[in-house]
Amino acid sequence: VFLARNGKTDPVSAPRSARDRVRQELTREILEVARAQLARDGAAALSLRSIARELEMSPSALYRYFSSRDDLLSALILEAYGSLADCAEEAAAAARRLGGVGAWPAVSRAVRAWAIAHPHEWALVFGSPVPGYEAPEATVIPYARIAAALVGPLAAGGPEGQLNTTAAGLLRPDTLAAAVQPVAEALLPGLPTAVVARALGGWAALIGIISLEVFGHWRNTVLDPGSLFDQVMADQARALGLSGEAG
Amino acid sequence: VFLARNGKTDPVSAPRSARDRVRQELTREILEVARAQLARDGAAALSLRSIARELEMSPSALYRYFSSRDDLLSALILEAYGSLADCAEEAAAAARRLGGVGAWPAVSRAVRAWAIAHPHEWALVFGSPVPGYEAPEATVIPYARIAAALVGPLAAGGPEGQLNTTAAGLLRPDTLAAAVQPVAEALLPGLPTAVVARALGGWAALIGIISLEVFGHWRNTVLDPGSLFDQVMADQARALGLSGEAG
DNA sequence: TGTACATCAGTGAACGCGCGTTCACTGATGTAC
DNA sequence: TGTACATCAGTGAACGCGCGTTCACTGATGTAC
Repeated sequence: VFLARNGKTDPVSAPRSARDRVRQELTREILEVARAQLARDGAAALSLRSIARELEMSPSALYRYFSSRDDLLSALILEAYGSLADCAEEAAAAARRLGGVGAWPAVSRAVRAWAIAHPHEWALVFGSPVPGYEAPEATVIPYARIAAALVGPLAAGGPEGQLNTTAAGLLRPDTLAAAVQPVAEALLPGLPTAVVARALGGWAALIGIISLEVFGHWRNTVLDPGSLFDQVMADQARALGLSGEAG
Repeated sequence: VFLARNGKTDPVSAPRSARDRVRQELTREILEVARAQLARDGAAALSLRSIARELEMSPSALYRYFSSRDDLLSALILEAYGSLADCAEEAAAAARRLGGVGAWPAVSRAVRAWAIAHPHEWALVFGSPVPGYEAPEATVIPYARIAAALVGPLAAGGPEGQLNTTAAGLLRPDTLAAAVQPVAEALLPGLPTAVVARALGGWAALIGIISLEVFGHWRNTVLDPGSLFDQVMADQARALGLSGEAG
């Protein structure tokens, strides 16, 4: 997918020559400018020519670093995924250290804060797909990291082992189990299907409430999105049995 | 916003002359072709020139009907909102006639079906905003119609008056009440803040789960989105106290 | 250490694309007397 | 019913835009002997 960034050497290995060092630095600079443009104007407006202009080099020079516009965009998308995943994992780790209130509210708030700080990147990750462009396969990994940061604590049975495992109201249990099998296996092994479904519901609510806010759908409707967010996420956590109070 | 479509007359009134009739028909035809292109390639690819090509007329001729590309796009957006609102209301009405299971599952399934049938329109309504383009104010009305179709039954206290009105676990009740005040007033008058928050949570879950599916985020993860959808929406209805079984 | 060659970075001009929009125009349709 | 004028629909050429990408090139950096 990417043009080899370091000639024939391992892309992560230390640069051997001065030339390699300069190349790495310029690559970083290009990505930085591109990221800034993406944050300012969105993915659709990302243009190699304008990046070249900002870097005061010719447009064709960029082709030494990225083989096409799509290639550059892929790099940016991966960065966005990675940045969001880092952010979610940090929040999860902090919540683990502090104990108490649990990871769900902490991680969800961190994700929301990231989205508000990076609306165009959020759109790139969870918004409408860019037509004619296919996201790189490698996004699977950071995507899973985000979900795991949010939902991982469930695997431990919740803060005080009070996870809600009741399966009351399960429509078509077998079909549902098959439907969510990959998630159950990868993220929540050993937990009942009902929990997996509730976790996915919470995931959908998280993505939905953030998207509604970031994409401007609360205008004149929800005056304080933060309060509503906290409440809705607390409700979700309670449904899962993750709240501090008795479920 | 729109170019006057009927000269000086009331835009909805019957056409007076043959010229007016032809004009109305061509306007309709333009919108039809544009809608088809939108459905096929998405909003970004919508082009006056290609519409003109398909209609075998000159690009400039379209300016007799729409004052700009944005004007045409606005018309399409309004149509999309209206179509989705119609669909939601029909499902709500059918559920009312049939009684029993309640409007929530019926309406949410109808909305999902519409989204799957019109993914690009869904993206236009709930996806990332088109940069540099502002949606017309008039979308407020169909937007409210959709929400009302889903959430309206709550105002009646649920199918058997078993609406869950417990306010346990309300963080910062006063702040929250102020935050959601416009929704409470317009959509759910007289109901406790806790219910309003839960309803908005359900709304977010609905939009989120549909967007995740339509935008391709379930790939290799949720094998049968329909089953998961039904389950998650049933959980939401139960949280609200709308299920057939005891809450 | 010095020379000969290979590799690579960056340039500048050019190609071709499709777009939205404007404008002066022709010819048809409608209207007033 | 017929004529004179106004309104409107649609044309075709043109403008200017910015884009991604290619290509032959120059000059600098690295490498092998």
